[in-house]
Amino acid sequence: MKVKTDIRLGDCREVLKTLPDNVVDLIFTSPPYTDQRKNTYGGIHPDKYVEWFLPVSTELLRVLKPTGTFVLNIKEKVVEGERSTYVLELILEMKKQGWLWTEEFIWYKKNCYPGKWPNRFRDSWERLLQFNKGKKFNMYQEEVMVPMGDWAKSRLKKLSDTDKKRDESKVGSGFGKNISNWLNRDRVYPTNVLCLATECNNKNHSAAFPEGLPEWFLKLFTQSGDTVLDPFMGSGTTNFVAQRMNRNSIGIEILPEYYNMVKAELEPVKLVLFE
Amino acid sequence: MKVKTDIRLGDCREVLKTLPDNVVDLIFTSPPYTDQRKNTYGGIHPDKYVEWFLPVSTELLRVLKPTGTFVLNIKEKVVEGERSTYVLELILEMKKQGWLWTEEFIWYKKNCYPGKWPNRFRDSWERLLQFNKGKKFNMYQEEVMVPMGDWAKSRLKKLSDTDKKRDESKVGSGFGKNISNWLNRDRVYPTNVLCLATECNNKNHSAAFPEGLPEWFLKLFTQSGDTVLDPFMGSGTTNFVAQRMNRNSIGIEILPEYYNMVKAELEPVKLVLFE
DNA sequence: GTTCCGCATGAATCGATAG
DNA sequence: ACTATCGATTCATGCGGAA
Repeated sequence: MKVKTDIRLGDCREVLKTLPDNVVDLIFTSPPYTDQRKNTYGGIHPDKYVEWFLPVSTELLRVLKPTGTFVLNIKEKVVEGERSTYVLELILEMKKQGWLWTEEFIWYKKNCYPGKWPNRFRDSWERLLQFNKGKKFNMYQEEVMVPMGDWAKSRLKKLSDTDKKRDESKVGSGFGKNISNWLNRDRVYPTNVLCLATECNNKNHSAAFPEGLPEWFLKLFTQSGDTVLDPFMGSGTTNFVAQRMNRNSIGIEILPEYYNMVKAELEPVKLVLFE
Repeated sequence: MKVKTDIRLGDCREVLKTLPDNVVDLIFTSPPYTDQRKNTYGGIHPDKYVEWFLPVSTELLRVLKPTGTFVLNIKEKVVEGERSTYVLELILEMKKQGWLWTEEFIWYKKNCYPGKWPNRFRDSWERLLQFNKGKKFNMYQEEVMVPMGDWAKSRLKKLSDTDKKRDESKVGSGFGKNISNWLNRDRVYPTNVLCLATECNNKNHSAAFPEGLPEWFLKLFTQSGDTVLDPFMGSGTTNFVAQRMNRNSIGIEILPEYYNMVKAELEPVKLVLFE
């Protein structure tokens, strides 16, 4: 099977307008947080964040299929000792746009940033907000079942690695079906808390989230041949995972630097496929 | 040391008015969720929840000391396939009342109820919203330090290995004081995610939360002799924990049934103290 | 080829210092 | 007074080199 990975350079508020209606099965993205990545993106002020994001979510609502899902990875910053409220306000405003706020998953980061302060502890979780266009959407729950029992708990850390290896062996060997059937016996449905470590130092560039994160949602909300969109592509994690999992994907990135890097890494893969 | 446990029967909106200003060090409570406990506070409709709660939080703001903390355990319900937004709205409204929204802790319930729905997984987390009156509040971080590694599990193997090594060297050298050094160094500050199993009901009534939950926040935000308040007492978990930890406490409950039960369980303790 | 130790490094936050 | 920059704090992870 051949999948298309469509990488585009530009501001997603403009580029999204060139996409047709109802073509995307899953949007998975992590937009720049407020005043974060100041040197790369503009560094949006907390007070302006909702206003800045709403034009994007309007377009996302348009390009998403009625059965599709939008997963938004975000976390509010601390400003003067207080949590900002722009994420809460964003949810309320997106509902006014027509989005349904179906669920809030928690990404529990075991290795969060260190530090000690007199008035708070380290922040070790982020939000994964699930939005939908309607009450009926595609969800393939069996794809993300996890091993159960104490055995699984003690090996919680290796979970994502195991999943990765399983995928690789599935693609490589062709015995995927048998393997997954056999594994299904001891497996149980997961909850809405995801336990994943951040990847600090994998390559020469650091991704905002580990591959396991988009991987999980791609399994859950898409099938082979479906189309995935990341309007804030960054280092392209979502798109690389999509390609590996045989999903078409679209990635939009405003910075030429990131765009070129992702472009360069995608080419070799294509070459291998054509050989 | 003798602590006072003050249990009152009535609607907290009325009873709270009888308390003086600035007398409470910590408020820890889990209010009735919407359409929960229908016969008590009337089963508040999601649309009316904020409106219903705001008079309570006004009084709470008044009775709390300037250095005190309010921890609100809450989780929004699913209504017609969508998460309700009353918690988000409540945070925004409480800020208008003068509360600071300092932090949001996550209670990660590892053994939540089994279950499966076509469009969502089990809900295994709840919010623990921290509100304060000012930027300076009491926090005793050392009281809740945890063993190095994960909250409870996963690192056990490595810890025990280290433990063995330390034990051997300790026996060999005879330097006992190294132990305390090592203990201090191997205890780290926790994060804002609390991993606690729900309690499987050791009595004839089920508590909304396990004792470990108020215990953690009592350690963190109060000292011996301080005063704790739970305006929605229920089965009295907060107050029992407070008494055990030598904190004064006030509990308010609208249902005579719960009130009498807690009252009955508190009496024997007093008797023991007087003997 | 395993296992183990040492080291760099994060979507952080606070408080002090500087313009 | 108000904003901008910088140093200090701190721990899970994965990598490279060593035993």
